[in-house]
Amino acid sequence: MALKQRRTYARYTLEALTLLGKMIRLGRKQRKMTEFELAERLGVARSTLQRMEKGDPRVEVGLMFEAASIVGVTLFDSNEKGITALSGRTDDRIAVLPKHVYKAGKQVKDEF
Amino acid sequence: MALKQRRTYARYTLEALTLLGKMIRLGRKQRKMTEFELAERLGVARSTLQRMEKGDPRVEVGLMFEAASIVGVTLFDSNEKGITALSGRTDDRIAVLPKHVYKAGKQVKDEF
DNA sequence: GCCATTTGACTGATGAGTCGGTCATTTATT
DNA sequence: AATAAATGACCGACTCATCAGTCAAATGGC
Repeated sequence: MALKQRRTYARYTLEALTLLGKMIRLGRKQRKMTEFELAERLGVARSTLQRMEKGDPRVEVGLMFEAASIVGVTLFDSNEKGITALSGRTDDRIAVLPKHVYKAGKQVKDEF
Repeated sequence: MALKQRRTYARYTLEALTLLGKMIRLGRKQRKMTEFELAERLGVARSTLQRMEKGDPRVEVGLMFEAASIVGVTLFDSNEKGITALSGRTDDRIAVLPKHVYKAGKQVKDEF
């Protein structure tokens, strides 16, 4: 009973998570920060940071993103203006679509 | 007492999270999935999916990534091979660095 | 316009993540 | 070689996120 996982994740998800964790670790080392320092900076326990760098799927997104940000890992290419702009453009694209997705007639017939 | 947040996040972190949430929402609508459908597919409650699409920092990373993956949002550009390769290269870059980060002498003097 | 469906917003109970700590091991400094 | 520091792994207790459900409001199909 090594670890019971109540939930399953796609392999791609796990790999992406592992990669992000490694990037955080790499960034931390490049900036010559110890686990303790980064953990303190984030306001989390060292054990939590360790799980982040391992790519544990069950940590909070906010922490992962914050850690990445601190050590200089950018997810969306992302100068700070670009991300806001992109967010707005995403809003626009959503606005164009119907507000509700209707699945009533059951005959959607979407091929793919 | 709208919402008590025990933790603070950098604005960039929150914006990145908001963007990711919107991208998931957009992707879901483009695929004509209802909140209920995607939530069921993920194996989470609809309320949790709603928090994800809002960019709530306190949801599990694994869920966010999985949701993004399902609706076709890729974080690391990322064909599945590329991500594994990149992960390996990251390992290499970590391996080159010293195993431990030493802060003993306090005289690091790293300019950048 | 009518009606079924989707979405937004909330809530209490409970299961799980985080904390803070310890101990052993590995690494860098001197 | 000796020593201090950093890392890996693990743990119980407490706190919070998730679940499941409800109700009201908005939307699209007919």
